[in-house]
Amino acid sequence: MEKSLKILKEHAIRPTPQRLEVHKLLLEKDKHLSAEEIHDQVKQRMPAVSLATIYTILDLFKEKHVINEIRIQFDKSCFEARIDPHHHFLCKKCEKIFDINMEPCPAIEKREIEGNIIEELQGYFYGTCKNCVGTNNGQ
Amino acid sequence: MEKSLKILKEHAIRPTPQRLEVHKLLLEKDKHLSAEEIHDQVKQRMPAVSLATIYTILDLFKEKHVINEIRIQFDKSCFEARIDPHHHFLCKKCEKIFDINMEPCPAIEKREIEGNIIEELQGYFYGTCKNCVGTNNGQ
DNA sequence: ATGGTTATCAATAATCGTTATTATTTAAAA
DNA sequence: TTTTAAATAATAACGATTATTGATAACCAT
Repeated sequence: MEKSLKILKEHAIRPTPQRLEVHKLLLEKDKHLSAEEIHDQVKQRMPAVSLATIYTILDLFKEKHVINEIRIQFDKSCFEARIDPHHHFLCKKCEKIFDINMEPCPAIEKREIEGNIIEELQGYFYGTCKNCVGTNNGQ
Repeated sequence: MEKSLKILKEHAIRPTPQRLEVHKLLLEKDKHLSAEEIHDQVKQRMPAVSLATIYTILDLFKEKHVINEIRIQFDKSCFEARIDPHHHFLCKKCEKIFDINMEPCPAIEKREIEGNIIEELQGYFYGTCKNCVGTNNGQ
């Protein structure tokens, strides 16, 4: 069985064509895409799909924990199919988002910090990525 | 000399009345306030102040590193006068933001992670705060 | 199957935090 | 002073996201 179909079924999400397209896109790219970028891509295969539907699907996926929302950029959200806890790096020059594969802080293992119950964490790093160090990208 | 005045001067920021009001507010409260909340507060002393001016001042303060912007909430930013690296916790029940006083990850000391130069980091925890555990706040 | 019910989707309008614009005021420099 | 630049107020514009509504498609019991 195809991977997206399997994942949606496992999470009790009815695998409609639109949902499968969105999930396959996030999965195959293994990238961080905005709602509009997803819309543009999906439209190529399904011209009638609406941006509002993309948002509805992303909300559902978030709620069912099949995707992760990244708010590292100030003007819009991005989404990824990777759901294990990991941090992100945003390069201010090339504006790309990178996954950071360091071990997340011990608090997430204990599921609590200073007495508060943690359900989710996001670690955002901002700076200049290794590819842009020494270049004049975006300057 | 008053503390806000001193800080603004140290950072080569002309201490206009509006700027002093905004900074004093963030300093004395030691809290996390949105632009609108700041506006509402400042208006009580300076009724003519504009929300756009608040945003302009906050931008300047951010650029000069006298305040920190917190994007833990999805619908708006909050601002704080505390500028040493620390993380935040947002309670989904009472919606309060708490400073987390754990030591930030070692990467921030080295100023780099996986070869990328770090200039800033934000750690956001989401869950239920100690005060709301066992209650029905917001349910 | 068929009819009734619910879920999903498309299209569009509305919302709202933030940014841009412009004119006015204030402060600094000459 | 006079000139010049900076800061502010008022308002319009922007843009990502959300809400609304009507149409369509899937589900389910008969």
